[in-house]
Amino acid sequence: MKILPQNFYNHPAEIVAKELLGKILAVDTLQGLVTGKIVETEAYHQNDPASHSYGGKITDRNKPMFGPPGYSYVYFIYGMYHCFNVVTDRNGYGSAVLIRALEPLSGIEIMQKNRRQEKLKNLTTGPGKLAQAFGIDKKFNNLPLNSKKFCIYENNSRPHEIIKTTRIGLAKGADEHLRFYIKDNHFVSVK
DNA sequence: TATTGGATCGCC
DNA sequence: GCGATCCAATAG
Repeated sequence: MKILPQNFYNHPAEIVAKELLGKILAVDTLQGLVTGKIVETEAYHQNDPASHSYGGKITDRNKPMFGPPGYSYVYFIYGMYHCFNVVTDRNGYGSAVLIRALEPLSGIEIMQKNRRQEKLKNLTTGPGKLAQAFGIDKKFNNLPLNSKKFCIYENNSRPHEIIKTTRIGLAKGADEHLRFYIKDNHFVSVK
């Protein structure tokens, strides 16, 4: 399988969010390799009140969003969870795609251990859960997604139907249709 | 320096 | 439906 090149990410978040569905996220954790298919994403950009990069204001936290595409942006939320994003669009423009749900492929025992959960459907069906299952924390922030230890692979599996709808869990900008998921996939967080 | 609320999850 | 739990942003 081929690692996605940097120019894959060098497009508006909305495009990349859609293109990322079906691709394979791989993380080499201390316990071994963990992989999963991306089944749900959300796009965030600079003119979006719900985005950390809103208004183009750069802070210590959101800095990676304004960097080159194809890098990770991991942040801590609600005192207990991490969320994993992929930086998109040109260098200097603050945008990213939040990975909201995955379908576990390999390293499932590692995910179960990290999550302290047996049930397959409880491992990666939400942004906080998948970060925990894959062992993604602040150490994974602002890294290029181009090494076998931490990357996203191309995937030539069967085509899937894509649903486009409103985003989840936001105070502002909730009405924008910037969420994408694979139709009928069992691992989508909210149908 | 103090306050406040959040791109969540799991249990009640 | 609500509490856990803490960091980042904002105000002062």
